[in-house]
Amino acid sequence: MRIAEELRYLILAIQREGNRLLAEQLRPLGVTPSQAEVLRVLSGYGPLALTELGDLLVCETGNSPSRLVDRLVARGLIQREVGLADRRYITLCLTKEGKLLSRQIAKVEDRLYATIEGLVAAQPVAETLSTLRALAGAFPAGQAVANRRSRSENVLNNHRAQLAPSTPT
Amino acid sequence: MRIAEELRYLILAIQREGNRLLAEQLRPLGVTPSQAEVLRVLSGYGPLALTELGDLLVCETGNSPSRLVDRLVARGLIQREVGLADRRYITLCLTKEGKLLSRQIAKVEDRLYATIEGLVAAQPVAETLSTLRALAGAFPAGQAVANRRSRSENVLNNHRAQLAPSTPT
DNA sequence: ACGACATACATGTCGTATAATCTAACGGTC
DNA sequence: GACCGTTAGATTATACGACATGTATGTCGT
Repeated sequence: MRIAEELRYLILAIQREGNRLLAEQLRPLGVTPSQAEVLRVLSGYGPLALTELGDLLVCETGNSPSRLVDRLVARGLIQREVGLADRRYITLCLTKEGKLLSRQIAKVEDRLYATIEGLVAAQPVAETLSTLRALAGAFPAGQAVANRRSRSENVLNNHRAQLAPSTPT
Repeated sequence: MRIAEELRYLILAIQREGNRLLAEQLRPLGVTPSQAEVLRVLSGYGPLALTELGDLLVCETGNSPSRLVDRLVARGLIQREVGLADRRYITLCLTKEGKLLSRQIAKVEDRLYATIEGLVAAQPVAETLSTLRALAGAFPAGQAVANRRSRSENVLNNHRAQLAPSTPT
């Protein structure tokens, strides 16, 4: 089997199975992995407009995650307000319940991360990260991870100050 | 950012973007990446029953890929026959058009693999594969890749001889 | 002020993923 | 030969993910 082919299918399998495992552990909380990512990003990076959120999500490469947010709004986990200065923008922030749930999600994720780190403890992780960063960096949208690593200061930019004056983080 | 967290999101991003890229290049052929995988597996591993196919697919971990196959049958790319010895099994094999398309898919994939190998040429690929194998091996279903590497002899097992006498590999 | 254009978001469609449930066919036992 | 559990596969429901399109709200040039 060709190197790149094995790489491709390994990544597919790990992503798939990892997602399944995470979904299973998140089910008691009533959220899916994608929904959990939205809640965690909103928790970490203050109030966001929809496209800003999309830029920070690893999923939803191009599109605005409207419907993903819809379900979370319907559950009362996210508050959605129309922007004041520019009514095209909406302002998304966690509700009280959303913040609570976000913390529980963090616990589940921490358990998963501990498991992963156990699995790769004897492996050359630094080299692996280097390779994967090279791959992800080749895609423009693969930058969501880098965006988050740099605390997303370069994404929340110009119109930031003009948003509705909803609670800062 | 925690090691495992970056690992997780890098893998997610690469899988996602890679899939998008592949989908784009497969679009002229009129198939999706999942459909392409089915055709390639059927091309490589003779006639298969539905669950055998599912065991070799990296996608469709638990379920039988009924509908995935449905569309390919509807397009005349796959021939579906009821098993003779055991009528619960169906026998899937490529039609003439399916074989032709499968070869074209192989060309597209080869181009993608060349691109990937170019991207990671300066990277420690062997170490990366080792880490990813350790991760994938932790999942029972992550064995689909290993199954294929071992030419799937351990998957096509007992009832193999009792299937409909359609063309052997 | 007005019109062309751009942007943010919503919506509709198609094709997956996953789980749960259903049907049909087999294999064995009595 | 009629039940019983098992297995293959189909079907259904919910949620994503990608794409295309629509709608409302901005901005800019004139």
